[in-house]
Parts: sequence; structure tokens; C-alpha cells
Amino acid sequence: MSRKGSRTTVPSKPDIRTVAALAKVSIATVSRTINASPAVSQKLSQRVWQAIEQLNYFPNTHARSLVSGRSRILGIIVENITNPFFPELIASFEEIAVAHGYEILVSSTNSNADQLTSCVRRMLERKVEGVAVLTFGGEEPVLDQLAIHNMPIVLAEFHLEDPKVSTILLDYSAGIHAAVAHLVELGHTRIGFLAGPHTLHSANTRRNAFQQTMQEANLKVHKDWIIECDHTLKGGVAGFEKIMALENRPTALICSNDITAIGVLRAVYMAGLRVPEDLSVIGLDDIDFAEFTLPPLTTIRLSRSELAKAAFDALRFQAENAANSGSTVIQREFLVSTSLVVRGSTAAPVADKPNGHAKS
Amino acid sequence: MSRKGSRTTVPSKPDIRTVAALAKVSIATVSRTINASPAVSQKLSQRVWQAIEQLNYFPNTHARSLVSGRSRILGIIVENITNPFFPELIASFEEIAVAHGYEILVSSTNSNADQLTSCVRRMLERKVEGVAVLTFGGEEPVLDQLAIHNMPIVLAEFHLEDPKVSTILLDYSAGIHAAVAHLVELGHTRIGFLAGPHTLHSANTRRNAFQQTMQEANLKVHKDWIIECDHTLKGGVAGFEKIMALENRPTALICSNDITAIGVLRAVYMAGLRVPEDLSVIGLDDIDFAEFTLPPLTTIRLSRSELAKAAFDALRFQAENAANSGSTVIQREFLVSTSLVVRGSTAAPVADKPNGHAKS
DNA sequence: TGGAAGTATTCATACTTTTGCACTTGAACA
DNA sequence: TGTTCAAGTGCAAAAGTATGAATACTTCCA
Repeated sequence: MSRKGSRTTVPSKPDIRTVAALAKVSIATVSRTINASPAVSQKLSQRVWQAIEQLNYFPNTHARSLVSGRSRILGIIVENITNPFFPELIASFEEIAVAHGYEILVSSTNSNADQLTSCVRRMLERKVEGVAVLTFGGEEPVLDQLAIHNMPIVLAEFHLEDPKVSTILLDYSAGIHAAVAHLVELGHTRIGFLAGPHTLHSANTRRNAFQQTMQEANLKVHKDWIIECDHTLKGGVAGFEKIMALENRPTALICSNDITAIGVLRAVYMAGLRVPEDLSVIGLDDIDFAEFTLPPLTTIRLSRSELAKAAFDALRFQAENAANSGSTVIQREFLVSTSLVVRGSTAAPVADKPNGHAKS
Repeated sequence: MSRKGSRTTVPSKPDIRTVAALAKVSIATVSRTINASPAVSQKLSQRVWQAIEQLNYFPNTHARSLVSGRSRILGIIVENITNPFFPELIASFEEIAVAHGYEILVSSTNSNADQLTSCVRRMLERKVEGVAVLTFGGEEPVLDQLAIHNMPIVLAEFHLEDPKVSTILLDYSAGIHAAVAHLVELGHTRIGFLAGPHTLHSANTRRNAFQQTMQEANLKVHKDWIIECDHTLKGGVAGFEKIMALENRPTALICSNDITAIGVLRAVYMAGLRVPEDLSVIGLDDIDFAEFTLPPLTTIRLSRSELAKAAFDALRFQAENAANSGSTVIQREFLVSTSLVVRGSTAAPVADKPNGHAKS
């Protein structure tokens, strides 16, 4: 309705010109003031800021991005926002990003290739300055789309030979090592592992870390004691049923994620057995909920905030470097560690019979 | 580095000019083609689309928003993304928005006024076309910021007299009515309610709905049986402890949200009692997790997808109306209903003693 | 007082797209 | 053949900001 110049009754949408007029300077000076350019004198700067506040002005980000080529938006793609692991991650990522003046664009793929394609496309359209792909799946193919456009990317647990791609390595060994040590200390030697789907990088890394740790501890891992589940509650239930079907059962179970462990908790209860008396259970992730299960879950903590920070740093290094015509060598590998949180789902095994009916 | 004209080896970032050149038309025609203007002939349209695909071109959204004044971004502000209620809501909202060509900006306030201010500001800066404020809290003051800028807003359970503000009413009565009927049918007459904090609109509406339903069912509600909690797991535990401290206890408990109910489940177990034998428990929300508690939680379902749809519709009506110089009257009130989901946390009360030790 | 040497400010252009208006073209009609 | 009209295209001016180059203003010294 009202074009420029018709600043009528409503004080709506002041632009940089309005500010310039009020402060009696040129728009260039206003722009430099806002961007804290050292080329503007104290005196003027003050006058300009005063005008800005008086008008309640803020710059139009679209115009800014258009001319500067920088959107100050970061993308974060997760597998499924409904999985309690991710909201915490997103929250941390948002907090850090906002603190550094970035906006974030969240998208979940639901492990669906089409959705991934769609959100990669949308991020490209919005000209994000970098994308954190924290799906833990094997979506490399689609990532090419991003790489082609020379977009900074950060991946978890997957390495890609491209100068714009950074990697976050999750060091499970510390946490798993502590978990095994904890179980051994309690007297366990028969320790099983409920693995995640072999299509997930993270699941494989976790399983490998477990096997290596057990080897180092000189503990034999029975083949039947490593069971592939699907990282869901139902998967945990199914996994435990497979354990129950065994002649020769483990007395402790480490699960590839907390959700699976909670499924096991449920299944044990339904089978009329008890955790931790009849079976010790350890999860992985330490989602918020782990503290409130029955019994509270002993678990290997994977810090979402550390992960988020690593992802943000990786992206920022790239973005900032790109902005400064950059050719400096930048850090492209980040490490996030894990640790054990002992709660109520682990205890000493019953002495003799290893199949859970010992006490009777 | 490379200004316009230097389209070198790399086929990066084709712009509308590139397309126009390849299709041998003016950029205006390209623009009209993309925006499906009827003024462009079939023949040219085809040629243009071919060029677009060949170049893998997509328009610069920043330039678009700058000139058109429409960002095609919607904001959604939630209280805490870590609360399992919200991710589902966000996921639904995102799905609908993306399907309609909108992008979404998510932000959580963590019930912190500063954070709310900050994210309102950011949304204003990014020129979102509307904001869904689904915090269920009492943040009216800050909303002025949005209203001042003539921003379409949709609120849950709160009415604001502003033509740009729409409201979603949550109809708890259906669900609560069914819940009470279900309990009565099982034989309960002594029904308590664990309310949420009185500072939350939603908590008040829920409590009121409960009281009214009870009145209609001719059931007396003992004052002590309505206890204010804080919608957290710990709140549920604390609430149950207050119930236990009573001489005269209810045999069934309806909780203002699922998290509280899960806290009760835990507290009951710790007290050496059992759900549902010693106490029937009903939640509200039906978060994903409710299905997997021990026992599975009977709860009043509040459909997140319906809520998301209502929020999106409200915003779209406003945005579209604003875009078309609009003066048509638009719908500004939306209703979302609730329903009962019966699972394992409800059963007939024990016959005599109402204090949970009946069986002994 | 004239001018050099900085420093502070403004000018002008660029970023990419949309859109009102003007123009071309060909057909229909007198 | 000349005129009118409509449909289809193109031209050019926005939109709000950033920034290199050019100019105006200091300050200081000879």
C-alpha cells in the first residue's frame, strides 16, 4: 500500500534511509555503524545508534544476505526429531548458533531419501552457510548435492574426502571401557551387546568399540550374545526375547542406545524377571528419560551439547574461512568423548545359575 | 572473487540472467515462467523450463523476499523442544509447511522471558510471515512486539483482541469426559486430579474441564484431591507423595500431562504399590512414550498433528490474506479435540479400603 | 595561508528478483 | 491497405543493504 516516502501515522518498517535522515548522515554511515566498522567516528556512531533506537530499526536480513552473500543461517539435518536424542542436540546447537548471531534451519529426514533430497534443496535455496548432517545413517549419495554447491558440511562418524567436509568422531571407547570395567568390578564376565542396525555408521562403530574393549579385557564374547536390533523400543523387546531363547545367557547387557535398553527393561519386567537382580542393563546416549526409567538406567553418556558445539565450530570455521576469501588451513576433525553414568540398572550377578532363575 | 560476467569454468550459481540467455528470452519471462504467470506462452515456457533444468537453476530466495515482501517463512515458538510433546508438534508443522512451500523457523523459550524476546526479535528480523506461539504459558506481554509489527500470530488457549491474532481452542472436555466415564465404568468414584502450574493457561483449562466434568457426573471432588504440580516427572512424584499423605485417598488419578503421570507411575512403584491394582492413573497428551511405560499409560490423546494443522491454517489464512491486499473476513478460531486411549494403567479399584493397602 | 597527509563521510554501484508499463507482432476488421 | 486490438515480451525501476572509490573535512606544519 504505502511506498517509500509515505511515512505516515504508522511508524512501520523504518529502513536504513529513515535512520540516515534522522541522524543526518548518509546511509553508508549507518551501514558502517551497524557493522561496527572502525571507519566511523565516535560522535557520529552515537548519533546513529540513537536514531536507530528511536525508530526501533533493524536491518532487513534479506537485503543483507543479497548483497553480502552471507545469510548467517546454518542448517541442521537430523534423522528424526521425535527421537529424544535429537531435540537436546538441536537445542544446544540453536543456543550456540544464536549466541554467535546465526539462525538455524532444522529438518528431519525420517530416514527417507526423498525427504533428505527435499531438505537439502531447501537449504540450498535459502543459501545456508553450512549444514550439519547428524543422521548417523548412510546418506552419502545425497550429500553430493551439497558438496557440488561447495557447501560446508559436517558429518558424524563418516569421513568424506572434500576440503569443505568436516567430521566429528565419536569416541565410544572411553565410555564403553568404563561400562565393561564397571560390570567386571560387579563380578560379570558374561556380557552381551544389543547392536543397532548395521546400516548405521554409529551402530557399527559402537559394536566395534564393544568388541575391541572386550578383547582388551580378555573377556570372551559369545557370538549369540551380539544381537542386531533396530534402535527402537520394540527392537529392545525383541532383542531380549532372543537372549531369553538362548541356553547360555549373559548376565549383563550393553545396548547400542538408551531406547533399546528401555525396551529391554520393559521386556525383562514382562518376563517376570528383575533388573538389575536377574540382568544388568546398560544403555548408551543418556537421554533425559534415562534418569526416570524403572530402575533408573545406567548408561554411557554421549554429550549432546559437546556434539552440538563440535558441529557448530566445524561449520563456523568453514563459513568464516570462506567469507575471508580463505585459504588458511582449518581444523576438519573433531572428537567428542563419552563417559559412564552409573544408576540403578546394574548390580552384581547372581552367583551360580547364569540363566536368571538362580534365586529360586 | 568473481563478479558477474565471469562465468568461468565452474558452472556455479547460475542466476536468472544465465537462464534467460540460454533460453534466449528476457529475465522477465523467466521470472514469469517460474511464477506460473498465465501471460507466458506454452512454447516459451517449455524452452525456459528446459534451460532451468539444464543449468540446475533455482531462484535466490533472498532476492525474492526482498522484492516481493514475502519471505515464505513461518515461525514456531515452543516452550521447550526437549519436552517430548513438542518435537511431534514441530514435525507435523514442518511437514505441512514444507508441503505448502513454506520454510519454518523453530525456537524454544525455555520459559525464559529474555529468550522469548530474543527469538521474537529474530523472527521479526527474518521477516517471517506469521508466528505460532505454542508455549501454553502467559507470555502476552512480549507478544505485543509481534502485534506492533502487524505480524500474524496464532496462540493456543488464549484470546487476544487483535485482527491479526488467531486462537486455537483445545477442547479437553471430550477426552476428560471419556476418561471419567471410563473410570466410573470400572467402579471408581474417588477421582483425583494432578493439575499443572496455575500460571499456564493450558493447565487451568484442563483443571476446569476436569472439575466441570466431575460436577456433571455428580461426583464429589474432595479439595485435597486436586493438587498443583509442575508438569514434570519430579512434580508427579511429589504430587503422589501428597496423595499418600492423605487419610482419605482417591482410587484413581487423572494427571494434567503424561510426564506427570509417568512420575506418578514411578512414585507408586517406589512406594511398593502397583498400578493399576492399587491406583488407576490416566495421563494427558499421549506422548510417544506413553505406550512404553510400565504399565502402558492410559491417557487422553491431544493430537499434535491436528494442533499443528490448525496452527498452520490460521497462519496461512492471515499471510495469504495480507498478501492479497486482503480485507476479506477470515476464520480466526480453531478447535482441536481430544480423545481417550485406554491402555494398562487403569483397572477396577479394590473393593474396601481406599488407601491402597486393601489386599493385605 | 597554502598545502600535504590523514581521516571521516558520501557517491555510486552491485546483489537478484519481481512487476508496471511500453513495446512488438500478427490477426481481424473496415 | 490501414487501423484496432489482444496477447506475448522486454525494459527498466524498484526492493534494502554493503562497500570500493571518490570527495570533503580535519589537522598540522612550513
